[in-house]
Parts: sequence; structure tokens; C-alpha cells
Amino acid sequence: MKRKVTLKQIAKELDVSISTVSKALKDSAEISLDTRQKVKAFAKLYNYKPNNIALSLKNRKTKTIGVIIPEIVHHFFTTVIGGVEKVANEKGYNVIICSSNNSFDKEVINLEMLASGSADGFILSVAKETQLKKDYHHIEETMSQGMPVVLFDRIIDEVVCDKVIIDDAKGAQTATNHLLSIGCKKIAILTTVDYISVGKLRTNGYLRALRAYDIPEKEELILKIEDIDNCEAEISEFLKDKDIDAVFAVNELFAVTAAKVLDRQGKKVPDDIAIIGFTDGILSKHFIPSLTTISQHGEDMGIRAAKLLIDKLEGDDAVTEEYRTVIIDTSLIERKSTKK
Amino acid sequence: MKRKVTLKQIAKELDVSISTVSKALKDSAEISLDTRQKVKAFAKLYNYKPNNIALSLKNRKTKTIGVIIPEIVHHFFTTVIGGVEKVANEKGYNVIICSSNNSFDKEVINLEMLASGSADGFILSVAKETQLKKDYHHIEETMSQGMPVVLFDRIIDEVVCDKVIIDDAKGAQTATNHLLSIGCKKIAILTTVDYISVGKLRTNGYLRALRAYDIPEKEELILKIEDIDNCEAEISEFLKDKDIDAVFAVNELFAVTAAKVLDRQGKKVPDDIAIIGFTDGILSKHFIPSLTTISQHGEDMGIRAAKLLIDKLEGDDAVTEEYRTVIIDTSLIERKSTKK
DNA sequence: GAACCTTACGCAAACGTTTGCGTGTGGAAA
DNA sequence: TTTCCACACGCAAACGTTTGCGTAAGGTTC
Repeated sequence: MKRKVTLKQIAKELDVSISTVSKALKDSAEISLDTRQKVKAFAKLYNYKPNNIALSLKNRKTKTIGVIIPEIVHHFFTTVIGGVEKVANEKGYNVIICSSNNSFDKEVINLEMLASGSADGFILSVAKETQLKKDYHHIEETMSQGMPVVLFDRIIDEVVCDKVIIDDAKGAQTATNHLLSIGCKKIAILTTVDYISVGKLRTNGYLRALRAYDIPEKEELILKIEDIDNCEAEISEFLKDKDIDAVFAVNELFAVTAAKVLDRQGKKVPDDIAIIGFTDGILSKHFIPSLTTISQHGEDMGIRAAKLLIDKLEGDDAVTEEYRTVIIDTSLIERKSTKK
Repeated sequence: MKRKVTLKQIAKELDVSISTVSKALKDSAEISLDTRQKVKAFAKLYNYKPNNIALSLKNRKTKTIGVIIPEIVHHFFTTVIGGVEKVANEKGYNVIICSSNNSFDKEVINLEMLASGSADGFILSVAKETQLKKDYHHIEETMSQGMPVVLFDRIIDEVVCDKVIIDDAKGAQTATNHLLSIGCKKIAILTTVDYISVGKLRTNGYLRALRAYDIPEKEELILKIEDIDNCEAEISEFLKDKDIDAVFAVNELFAVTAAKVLDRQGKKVPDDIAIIGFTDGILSKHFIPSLTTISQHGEDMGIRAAKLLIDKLEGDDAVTEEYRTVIIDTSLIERKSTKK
């Protein structure tokens, strides 16, 4: 087992100094052509690769972006990561991904761990628990130590930093408008509890659309779901015998669950009831009927977030002090679960 | 902006030496109680955290596991990652995830980058291109430099290392047997081209099951798909007017695509034709009808892979020289797309 | 008062790099 | 022969840690 070769070993072997080797590999004019060639040949032979750790220590930067997301097994978040990776790789950055599993503690641990030397900056979507707890000290501390943070999707208004979001309310309004425009009048909404920022915003968008159409908001048409993973019974109960002609679901899972439940209840989608979802994931695309939905353009979010972060990392201090919020356009994807 | 505080700064501020600070923080008996308390108070106040990079350099290990997968936006792989993270976090390891995007070059780049100081060992599922190209020098080089590698799912027989797989052939056989046992006789298979190792194995399992039932293998019931992302037309053409009573699809996407196509062709699932898939992802669970499938237990794979790797990383050299292949059991999940 | 022991700390090397600057050697110019 | 200048290289510091060992100061013992 040939251990990894270092400058020191090359130097010893060739009977020159470490600095000579280092300079030779960098084609420094200080070193004679002869020595340069010898060193490079040797380095190639032994497959020398500079040690990243040592470089990070010396340069005081790691060329690494830390991404922390609430869930790793989640289509939307992975598309965002895809976007981040794209930009990062282009610009010579590495990407470290950690999941907080929606736990505040794990978010703090991961952030602190990565912040203590492993990453230069962060792209972060906060855990559910963090939103509930409203404790953001870890994020602020990271920033105060000079490491830029870009928040995306589940952001925090109180924290001043770069952000990438979609206009959730507007997206929801678009969705609701679409239902209204095809003639639906009695539109139920399946949403989350209010402390989930995006859920609340989407609910607001729904209400705004109704008001614009002069349709009174009805308490009994709104279902706020706490336990996302066990929503089927709740949705089934809610939808049962309800006098509605459309359902707006604030995420994909709610949408397909509604579709399944309605199917069992003997209602036809889209003929009896239209369904529109939010997030364009695998499910929406492949379900039968395929689901009309609002696309969040996750990859774009990742791309923009990475660009913002890298700008800040590489920018001179002038740029550093201003913070931007990028709003990604949502778009309506019409499929078969709604029809005119 | 208070930059990150180091031992040196604390030492200067308290007018002691760096080593005193370091020892004090570690509660060394060498240091007087008084000094220890003073140092610790100061360190806490300034939120001192040891710099990981420096520690990695000194200890010559990073306490980080590198995971390289072919695709990040992929349910199965993310479940594996979930398993890896679980074990890693328990044992105090960090996880770096990189995607090769099914590109050989990117796989090499990522591996080399992580290998040069960023990770102590790797968990890897190789890119499609790598399987095609049969070039494994990067993996072997990494191992020869003393960094253990665990291959999972898409493994390489020629490379000697720890591996975690499922018995793909057996899983496929189980699937096919299930179809046979409920009375199907004319079973088509939707599979991948042969160079994808798992696709080939699953095809073999299908053939084995047929033979065991004395059913002759028919060329026209086998479709080998190359372009996974655009399979719909191909599947539609293949299935059209075919005299079959069941379809075995080697992955989830093929399964739902078949279901959709059959739906359009006026065939009812499961009444006219049964469908069974492979991989228990979101789609199988939520599709209507929900799909009977073979679960690969991705999280378990991740858990086992991480354990193998960490054993090797922490083991004495006795363990180091033997390699193990763990075979994860698959299981049949019966849902509505097949019925007796 | 001398010899010795604790106690409490500092020194320095090491991990693998990079890089400004100092320096020995050789040859050319005077 | 002396002076000077390139050339080609090495030294050493720095990044932030850890840790074995050396040592000064002070106290105890006879």
C-alpha cells in the first residue's frame, strides 16, 4: 500500500528541498528547466495530488459550499441541490450536503461542524423545528464569523442575508385563479399549519384569489394539516361529502392523497372535482390523471442560490455588505387533473 | 465582524502560551485549576471551536465519509444516503455527498478531489458510463492509497473491496414467481440494456423463474430499454396489442409508464394485465392502482455500507485485509397492481 | 542553607502546503 | 585577480492544532 505521496517525500527522493518541488510543480521560473522536468516526471509517476486539507489551512478557505436541507429524501430539495452542484462545479467549488432531518439540534450541529473549517459559506433551508422555535443564533453566529449564508425556500424574515424564494402567495394565487377561471367556485384548500412559512403564504395566496373574485372565504373549506406523513385519514374525513368542485393542495403529497381519496369516494377527477397541486415532482407528472401544478423550479433556485453565495465569497467587501432577495418565478403546469 | 477565534488569540489575550490554552481546554492536570477556569471562561465567551481543518491535518484523518452516487434526484439513492447519514452521525462522522451525474469523468474528478484530503473513505455506486467503460483505475488507486471504498448497488465484480448489494436476480425471480403464482403465464419484461449490471441480473432472475415453471423464454416479450428518460413511446409500441397477462418492470419508472400506457390502450390493471415493479419508491406507493413491487431496502443498504466502511476505518490492520459482500434481502410488497 | 520534589507552564515539532527572501556557486566583465 | 550579477536553489514562517518533554519558581525536607 503506497501511502499518498507528499512534497516532502518527493523532495527527499530527488534530494532537493520541499520548496523547490513546490515551485517546480508550479513551473516557477526560479527553478531550472532541468529540475522542473525531473520533478514533474516524478510527481506524475507517483500520482502526486496536493493535499486539500493543507491547502485549506494555508489559504484559509476550503472552496467548499455547505448545503443544509431539512430532508434528503425529498424531490424538491434534491433538484435544488442539483442546481447548486451545477454552478459550484463550474466555479471550482465542492459541495457538502447535510440533512437536518427537520431537527433544530441537528441543524445547529451540522452548521457548527461545517462552519468550523469545512465550508466557506452556506446554502440553507431551515428545519421545521427551527421555524417553530424561532431560534436563529446559529445562523447569525455563522454570518458574524464572516461566512456568508444564503437561505432558500423555507427562509426566515428576521435574519438579514441573501435569500432565494419563490413568491409562494403569488403562486398559490395563480393556482387558485386557474381553478376559478375554469369555472370552479367551491374550492377547498389542503394546507399546512401556519408556522410553516411557505404553507401560510400559500394559504394567503388562496384567500387573496378568492377575494379578488368576490368569493367569501369559508372556514370549513380550509384544512390545516400538522402531521404530513399521516394525512390520508384526515383528508378523507375532510373531503367526505363536502360540497366542492375543486381542491388546491399546497404540496404534491396532499394533492395525490386527495386524488386517491376522491377516487375511493367515487368522485371523478377532473370531471367531478378538479385538483391542483404545488411543486412539480415525480408524482404529479406520473399520476393518473397527471396533476396540474405550480412549478417551483427547484434547479433554478439552486443555481441562483449558488451564484449569490459564490458572488459573496469572491466579491470584494463592497458587495459583501448588501443583501439580495431573489424571487424565482413560479409557473403553472397544466395537466389532466383540471380541465376547462 | 469578529473573525473566528483561535488558540493563538486566546493565548495572547490571556498572556499564556498556546499549549497552555490547548491543555486547559482539555482539562489537563498539568494546568492549574485557576488557569483552566480562566481559559475556559474566555473560550466560551468568544465561542471558541477548534478548527476542523487543522485537526484533520494534524490527525491525518477527517472523520468524513465521501458518498458518490450517479444521481442526486433519485429516490432510491437518497434513501441509501439517509441510512449512511444515520450511522455516520452516530459514530461522529460527517458525510459529503457528490453526484457523478452518470459521467465517468465527473466520477473520477469527484473521487480524486475527495480523496486528496477531504474524506477518509468512500461509499460509491458507479456511474453508468463507468460500467460501460470498464475503467476502474480511480477506484483502485484510491484504495491503494489506503482509503477504503465500499461499493453498493451498481457494483463492479472486478474490483476487490467491500460491497453491499441486493440479490437482484433473486428479487426478480421473486417478482416473476409472484406473477406466475397468481396465474399469469405470458409475462413480458421491461428491462435495461445489458451493460447496466443490475438490469442484466434482474433479467436473468426473470428467465430463471420462467424456466423453473417450464415456460419457454420468448424474445418478443423482452424489451431492453437504453434511453430511460424517454421510454414512453418505446414501451407503448412494445406493449401494443401484445398477448400478455403481466408485465415485470425492472424499475419504478418503467412500471408506471407501462401502467399509463396500458391505461391508454384500454387495458385494466390488474384485471386485464398485472404489473410488478422493482424499487419501492414514492411512485409505487401512491400510484393508482398502487404498484406491487420489490423493495430494495435502500436505507438498510446505506446503514450496512456505512458500518462496513467505518469498521474498516477504525479497525486494526487485521480486519483491513478481508473484504465482505453484504447481500440485503429484498422483499415483495403486494399492492393493487397484481391480484390473485 | 543545600538538595530535592512539585507544580505550572512554555518550547518545539509535526501535519502538508506556499512564497518572499536570503545565499552559494558559477561565469562574465573589467 | 577582483567585482558583479544571474541563476538555481534552500530557509523559514505561516495556517491552527496537539503533545512530549524541558524547566523555572517555589516549597519541603534534613
